[in-house]
Amino acid sequence: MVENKPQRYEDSDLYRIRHSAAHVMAQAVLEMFPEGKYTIGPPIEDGFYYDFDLPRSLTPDDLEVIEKRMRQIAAGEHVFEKQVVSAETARQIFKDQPYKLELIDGLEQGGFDEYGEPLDELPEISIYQHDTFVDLCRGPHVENTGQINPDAVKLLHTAGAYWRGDENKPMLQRVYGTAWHSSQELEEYLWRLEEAKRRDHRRLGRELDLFSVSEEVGPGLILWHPKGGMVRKLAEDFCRAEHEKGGYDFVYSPHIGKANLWETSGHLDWYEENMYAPLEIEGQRYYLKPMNCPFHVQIYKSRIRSYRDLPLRFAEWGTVYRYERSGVLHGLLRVRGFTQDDAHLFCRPDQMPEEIDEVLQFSLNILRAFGFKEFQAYLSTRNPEKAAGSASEWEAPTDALRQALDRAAIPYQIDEGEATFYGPKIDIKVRDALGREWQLSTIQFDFNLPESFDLSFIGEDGQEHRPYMIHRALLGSMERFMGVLIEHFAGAFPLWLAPVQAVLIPIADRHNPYANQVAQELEAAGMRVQVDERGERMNAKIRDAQNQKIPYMLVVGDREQEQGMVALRLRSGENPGPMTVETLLERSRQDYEAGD
RNA sequence: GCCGACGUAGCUCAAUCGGCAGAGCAACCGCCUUGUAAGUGGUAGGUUAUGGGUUCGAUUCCCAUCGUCGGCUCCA
Repeated sequence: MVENKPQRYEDSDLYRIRHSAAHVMAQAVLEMFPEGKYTIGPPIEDGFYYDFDLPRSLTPDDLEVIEKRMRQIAAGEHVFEKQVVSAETARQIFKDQPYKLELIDGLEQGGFDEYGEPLDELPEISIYQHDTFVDLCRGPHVENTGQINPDAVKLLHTAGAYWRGDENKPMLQRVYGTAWHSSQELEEYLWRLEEAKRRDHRRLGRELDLFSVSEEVGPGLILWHPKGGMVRKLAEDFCRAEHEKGGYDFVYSPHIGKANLWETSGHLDWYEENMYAPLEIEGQRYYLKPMNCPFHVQIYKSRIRSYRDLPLRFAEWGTVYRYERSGVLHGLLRVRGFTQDDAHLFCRPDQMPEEIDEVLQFSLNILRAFGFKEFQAYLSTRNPEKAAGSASEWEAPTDALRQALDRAAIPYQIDEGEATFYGPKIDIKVRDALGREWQLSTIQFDFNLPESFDLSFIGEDGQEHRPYMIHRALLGSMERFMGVLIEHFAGAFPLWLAPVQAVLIPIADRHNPYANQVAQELEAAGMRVQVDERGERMNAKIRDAQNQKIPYMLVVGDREQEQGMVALRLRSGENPGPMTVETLLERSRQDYEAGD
């Protein structure tokens, strides 16, 4: 198989193939709906799409017909011909295509390219034609449609999408497809989709009895079952211990607070539509907390702080509620009630660089402990349009964040002007076992709250000074993090996180007492153990334990009972065989250390 | 919130044109007493998401609501 050298996706053959496939698809769709309007159709990661404005909704059957027609067009080996035209000519060609006309206006004014992205220089206007189909397009394309392998193209699904990504503009129909060099590559891609489905945390959450969402309770509100609760507890216990070692103090705060608090913090001004409606008690409005910061700020303010007290690090597993729009909820990954592993650092300006450096290291260490090895960080810098604090004030914290990243030696990129109004921040994404990226940690500098709550400390000089404040969440939210963990491990948690670490499998009923005796010994040694006393065959018990992804299966029959042993089977299928309880415990200690 | 699809037993899914709502797994009760991924017989399980409408008759057709899924927008 010929594979491209590492290069920009935009320069790759696949990019051309997919871009061309998008055109071919558009041709097929417009043949089906001659009165349909077409908009844009770029390549995307792993595929392409095209957005249409059509007289009716496309069905899965339509997709099959379109796909079939695409193969015919591909087989026609129609050449892609590029032509640079004037705006006037372009308007003539696309006179019945209002979306194209809008794009041409954008191109002519030099503001935007055909995808609505801002451009620096005035672009040329080009069209590409193959067969009967003409599209406004800057390319590039393959030479002819024959270079689109008909066995490596597949239309996947349709979805709604706003014109130019603007929810005030018309909703279009987007058709997603994928295209590869070979049918084998297509198969591999489809396998990846299947594998992602197999390890979907919503599915595993049910199969492994980890959590559920009840219609009776409400959407986006998670119920943790005993096993999921155990995993979460283990994760939290570990983090709490680390925080204690790391010089954090634990605080607790209520779930509601008076309107005035949220007015001062600015939340009511900026984010009211994302907050749950207030409760009214004794003439006072109380809001469910969407964030923990104002409470931690109040703890800071509960007494006069000396420069000697700083830094203060208040940590809380704080449960917050945010009203997320119904269409965005997704399993554990996007919910309405969740618990942040939140902390707020208050420090003197001179302590700030070290605090940031430490918290970044701390964060990476914790993420590594959960088995993540690859990180990508994003540094968001000041947006002059909306920023509390002056450009010069932003300099020190922005530099501190950058230096911490340099020292941490993880890859990062700078998102210019992407910071929130209250300060620069670092976001950290991890790569999971399937190569997908998830944003977990965030470290955010805050210019706003110390100001609006008028925080101060008494300096060495006896004067009041303003402390710096840093928000940080390492796992982000426990719900989301658990979702990521479940998918990362495909439900097969490492030994230290496994809700059940070992299951005793008696071969016949007469081995139950011995199994229980062993279980007690293991429990006494701190292992989380179950005994499968059901009247099932050993094979069935193994199958069930396997499906539950329990790390150690311990088979006990006559032989083991006589010799005082257990026969170990691993969920990998590996079968180390009989050993004493002592040997097993030794092995578990090693697996524990290894993080597995 | 928007576009589209969907909602039948705990789970996965059937039910022809509108005509008595079914299977496998799981659960429960037995029998078997088992050596590394499903032994076997039986029992029970349903206001077909909810509310309304059309019809002699609705799981099936229509409307609304709720929820789920795939996207879009959003994610402080």
